[in-house]
Amino acid sequence: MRWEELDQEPCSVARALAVVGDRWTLIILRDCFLGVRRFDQFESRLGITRHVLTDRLKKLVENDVLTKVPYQEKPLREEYRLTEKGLALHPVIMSLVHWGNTYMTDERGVPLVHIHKTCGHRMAPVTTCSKCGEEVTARDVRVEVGPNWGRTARDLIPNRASGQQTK
Amino acid sequence: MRWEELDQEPCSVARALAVVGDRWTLIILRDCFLGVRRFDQFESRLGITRHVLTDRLKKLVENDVLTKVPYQEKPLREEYRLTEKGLALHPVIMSLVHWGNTYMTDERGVPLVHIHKTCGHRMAPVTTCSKCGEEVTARDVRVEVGPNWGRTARDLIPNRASGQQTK
DNA sequence: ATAGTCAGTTCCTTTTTGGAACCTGTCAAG
DNA sequence: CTTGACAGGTTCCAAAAAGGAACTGACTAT
Repeated sequence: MRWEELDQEPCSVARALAVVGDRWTLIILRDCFLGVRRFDQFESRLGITRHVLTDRLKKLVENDVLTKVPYQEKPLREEYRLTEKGLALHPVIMSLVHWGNTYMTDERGVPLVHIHKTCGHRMAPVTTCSKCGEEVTARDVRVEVGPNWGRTARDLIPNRASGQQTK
Repeated sequence: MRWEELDQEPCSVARALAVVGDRWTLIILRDCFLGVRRFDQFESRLGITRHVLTDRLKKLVENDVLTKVPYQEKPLREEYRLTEKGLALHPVIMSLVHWGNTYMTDERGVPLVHIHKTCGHRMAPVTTCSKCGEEVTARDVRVEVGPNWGRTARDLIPNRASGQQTK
């Protein structure tokens, strides 16, 4: 499989990564969530080459993660803003931050902290079950093939003949 | 900035992405969470080139996301298993799946579903606040510079002089 | 008239992938 | 005891992507 075919894979991770899975895209989105909107702001904060930045922003717009909205005419200048689809990536960024905070900090500690506006406290994201509301970890979930995928894609899940689970 | 310097950035997203942020790593990890452990299984399921697979697995081991454990000697064969650090990436994968399920499915619907073992239901991951337990969305969080980063890194957060937020 | 800003393009070099073939150690069959 | 298979790589080369720097175009400010 080559990278460009990834969005046709019968797997939501693969399809999501077809959009946000390259080296720079999620860092660009991190900056979007911090309020960055303009080409030159991205460039100077990220140290990314203009060429790559142009390309990534274009792809994010094509995939409806960002939109271009004009903030002046004469000359026309547009800024990039998160769409609802883009905002929906927030949990992904939050979990990455949390993982980085937990496992990758140096002696100076956590660079940025999240404050929950509603309750006013410093917070960490906790992943919970939409049904019962309890916290969910890797060991608490099982994966099944979706209802319409019966025989076409049983091999989405590797066989577990050898008996063990992700442990 | 070039890619290899990313792990020194004062940002947990950047540091996390220095480990898992390339085109293939998160897909490899998806398979790990599904129970895949061996080189040739990864290769045939992913269609990745052996060269890249070797490299990514090695980096994941170096970063303590996976460990190699022998499953036979003569000849020595090892399989790759998630460490605790690796298991801690589960929320990232879950959120990606959820986002892909929400925005990237085709007419056949969701390929894989998560079942919460504890309550037995099909579930979606919900991100909540570790302090108050309520659901958290992009609009509910504010970011602040960490306690030890005062003046060295105020520019971690772009100035919001122009007034608006990620909206 | 000169300099500066923003959002790109163009051109060229260096890295990273993709693809296929080859290597190494061990067993198993004929 | 030669041939094949298997697992897990490594080597080689061409193609694609990224890095770096300079250039463009439509303005605006001095």
